[in-house]
Amino acid sequence: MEYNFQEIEQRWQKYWQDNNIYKVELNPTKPNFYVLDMFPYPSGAGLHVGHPLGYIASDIFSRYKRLKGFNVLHPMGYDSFGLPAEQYAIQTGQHPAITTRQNIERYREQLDRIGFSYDWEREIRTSDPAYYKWTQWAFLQLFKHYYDTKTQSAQPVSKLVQQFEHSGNVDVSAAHSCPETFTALEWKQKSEAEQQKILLNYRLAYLADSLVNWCPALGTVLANDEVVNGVSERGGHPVIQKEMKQWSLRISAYAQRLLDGLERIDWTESLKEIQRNWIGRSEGAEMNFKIKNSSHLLEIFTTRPDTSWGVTFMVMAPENKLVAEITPPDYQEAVHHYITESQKRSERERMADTKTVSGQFTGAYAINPMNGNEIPIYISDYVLMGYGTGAIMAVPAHDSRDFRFARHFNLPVIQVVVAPDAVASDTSQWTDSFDAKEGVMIHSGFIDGLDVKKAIRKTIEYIEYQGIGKGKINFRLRDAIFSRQRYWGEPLPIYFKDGLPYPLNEDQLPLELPEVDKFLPTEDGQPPLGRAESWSTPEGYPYELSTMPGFAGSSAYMYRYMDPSNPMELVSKEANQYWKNVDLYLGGAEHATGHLIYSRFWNKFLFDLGVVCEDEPFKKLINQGMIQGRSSLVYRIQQSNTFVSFEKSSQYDTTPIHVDVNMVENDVLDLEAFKAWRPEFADAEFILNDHDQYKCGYQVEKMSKRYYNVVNPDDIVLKYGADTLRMYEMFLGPLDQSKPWDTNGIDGVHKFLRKFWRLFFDRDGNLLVELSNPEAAELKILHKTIKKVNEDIERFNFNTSVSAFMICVNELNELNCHKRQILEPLTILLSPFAPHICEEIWHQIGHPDSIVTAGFPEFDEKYLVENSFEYPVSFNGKMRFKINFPADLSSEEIEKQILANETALKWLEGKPARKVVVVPKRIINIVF
RNA sequence: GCGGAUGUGGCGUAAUUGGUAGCCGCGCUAGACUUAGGAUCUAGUGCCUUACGGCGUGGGGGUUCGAGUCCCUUCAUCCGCACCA
Repeated sequence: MEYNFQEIEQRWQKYWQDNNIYKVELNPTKPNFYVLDMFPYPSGAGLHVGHPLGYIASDIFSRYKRLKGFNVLHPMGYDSFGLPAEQYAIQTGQHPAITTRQNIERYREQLDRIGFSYDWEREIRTSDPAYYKWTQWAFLQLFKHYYDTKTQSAQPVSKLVQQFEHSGNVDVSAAHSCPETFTALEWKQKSEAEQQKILLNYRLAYLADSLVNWCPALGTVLANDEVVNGVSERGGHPVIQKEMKQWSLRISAYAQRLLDGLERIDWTESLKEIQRNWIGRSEGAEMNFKIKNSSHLLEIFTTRPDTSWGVTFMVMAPENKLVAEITPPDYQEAVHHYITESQKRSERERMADTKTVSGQFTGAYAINPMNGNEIPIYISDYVLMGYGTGAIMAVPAHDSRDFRFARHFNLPVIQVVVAPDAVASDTSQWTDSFDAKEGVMIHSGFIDGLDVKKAIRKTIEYIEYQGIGKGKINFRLRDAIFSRQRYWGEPLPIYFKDGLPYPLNEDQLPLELPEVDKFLPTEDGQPPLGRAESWSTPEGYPYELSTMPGFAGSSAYMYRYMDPSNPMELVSKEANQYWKNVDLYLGGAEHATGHLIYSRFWNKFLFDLGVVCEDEPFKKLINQGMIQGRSSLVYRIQQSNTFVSFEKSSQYDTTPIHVDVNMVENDVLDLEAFKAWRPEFADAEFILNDHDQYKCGYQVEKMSKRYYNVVNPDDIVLKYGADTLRMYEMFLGPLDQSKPWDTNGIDGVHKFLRKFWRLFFDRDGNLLVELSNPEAAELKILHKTIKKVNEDIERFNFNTSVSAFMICVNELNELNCHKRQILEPLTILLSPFAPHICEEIWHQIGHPDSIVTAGFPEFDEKYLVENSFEYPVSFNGKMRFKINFPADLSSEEIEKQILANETALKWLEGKPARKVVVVPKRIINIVF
């Protein structure tokens, strides 16, 4: 009986399901481990062969941990709200809930066929009201809390109100955007509406006018991480800057903690670096410049207060509201013109064009507080409203952008820093600025002669003493825009009374998504929810019309898996105390600045509330690499329907054309299939190679429908089986690297499984396994493999374990070994990789229970002890021959013997050995 | 421009972390068996050379008895970020 993978895999998948083999429960008697995959968005295209890569790796690790005696939580679910389903709904009228459900069913079928050990009873879907109840709940908590900068934690807004009532807001330590200060008395005299407005400036979820990324094509605002190179991440539509009233999350309050937390988690350095850059901490000072003939102050942020003496002009962002106030009448028109021009430019244009210098003098002058000089104030695109204060002091001598600007507008350049051991030079001769991170101050009053670091410190002391400004840490991380003018997302649990937002009561959750007639904005431009009938509270107050963004549902899902059907809490204390947080998280690096920042923020907030017990959600994170497509190409001779084989293609003038990889095997094209593929190829003619075959060329690129290089795991499972697919995906190369998928290589892995099978069964299906005691050589093979595989799994080097298994089976085959004492542990060892075949064998050799209940084989060093070692003998570093010496022979003795050795003498060509290096059990090197 | 990663046979890759470069597999070559198959088995396969031997881990330089691995420099590819003050 040959290895019948189809029958075997179906049987055991059914057995696992029928017997609830992968069900997980709290079990305080066992150590626990939580392995999580980034859950997928169920797209209409289904899974391709690249998607399961991480799932297979995490499944192997889960099964391994289970064999090692851990209680392993390994769940799966769906990130099922999102734009594609809604775009599809707009086109077809099909409700996104229906498409989503169909897509999920398809995903589930595909996943089931690969033999994962998920506990499906814990499945979650972010679009399920029972789930998004907790997303809404968390939002309400964000609404009801503010960030206390003294305790560095979220605190109830009620506490803030108490402080306001007691002493106003002057001494309050809170992250806020409140423009005004007030006393306790003033607070109490404010109306309810006024008080609510002020509180919005403190809440962690707040509604405010802010400059947002508006995507007209999608009809919604987007968060910073959803905009890539000035276009929307989904769909690539243009994005413009617009001021709108939007919900935001005050993630900026957590910037420092998000940065600090990175030190304590086991993520790749590159991923942490991306997050550090995204958070963008910079130390410096905020300074106020007086404006000539005006009561306004121009506030700027700088990391280099030491260069204040070199400031020769000021630049404000065109969007800066202060511009209008300080511009004298005769400049109003020019300024206004520049502002409208820059508004017309999309974000993308502004980014693409960083070379051209543009700007406009406002006619106003600031006073340099250091030397009293009057300096002109400009507006320019190169200063961003979104960073710092939207205004800068320009130091052209030491900043390349300021320098270009100064040259363009003929503004003075004053050098205030010289490189160590250098002297000041004539700045009019400079072709670029001197961006001096270190050096010595000149022309700078009382900090002259100090080095940059000291000068910065001294200047900050001075400006604080003078009341000009203060030391400040600035972050690039912006608050996250939290509303989307879309249908297929979580409704925000907010209603409006007199135009002010109020939270729903928690017992009114979930606020379910209403039915609408069309998934489009209303005629007057309201979001799709504006179409819903009676979208208001029972009292008639209208609900918020926006829904939540994609990252909302994925921000706390890791906790819901711990206690997925709890109707009372997001997660029970008991379940959370047991599982704590995710031990191992697997997914793509594309979530570095989105999901992985938001969920860390969300987690820290829940931690502050005492809802969860860990401050970081994902202890260890691994990014799997992308699986690329390997496209096949045929070469059509220009102006003809003749195709020439790859080998001869250079002799002709050809056009390469992508062909479906499913018609190609080992780069050889199936000509009949090709002719049948498209009508225009029906009468195609071919120039074949010397073997009478048509050989295709290939190209590695993204796996995508348009390149006809998509490989569906279902096809692989059908042809080779899930165990082969699992092992081949691992065999392809290191988990974290991108690599092309080439179905051809899969034979080797499939052959391996058949060889493994044949260690147990003869051709007629009789069990060959016998009970005699194993030889030393057999035990050595087994234990070598146990050691290697164990170490590899711990380091996530699954590709090398597959090799180790192949070597092991090859060697046992050579020894004709069918001994149970060898094969049974080997089966357990292999079962995380190839669970179906191992489960089958496990039962065939007489075990009534599933192999997942077995224990991981123990490695014993004693079987690997060698009593001799074959030394490679090198001469001047070149290996020439090998020689056996007892393993415990001393270096001195080896040296003596090797110098007397005939072969060695031959290589010495009669010359004396100048030096002999002997590294025990490694190498002998003779220098002459 | 800044930051990160990666460069090893025709291809995917391996190398106990400074100690035999090319393990395992694909592909290829030759052969065996055969109920002719996209099955199985055997042998070979980094490059150059008839051979002796030489050359080889993107290039150049260095440290070392010894470098794919460490240092300097340079090139190429990929991925982030990008007027961040």
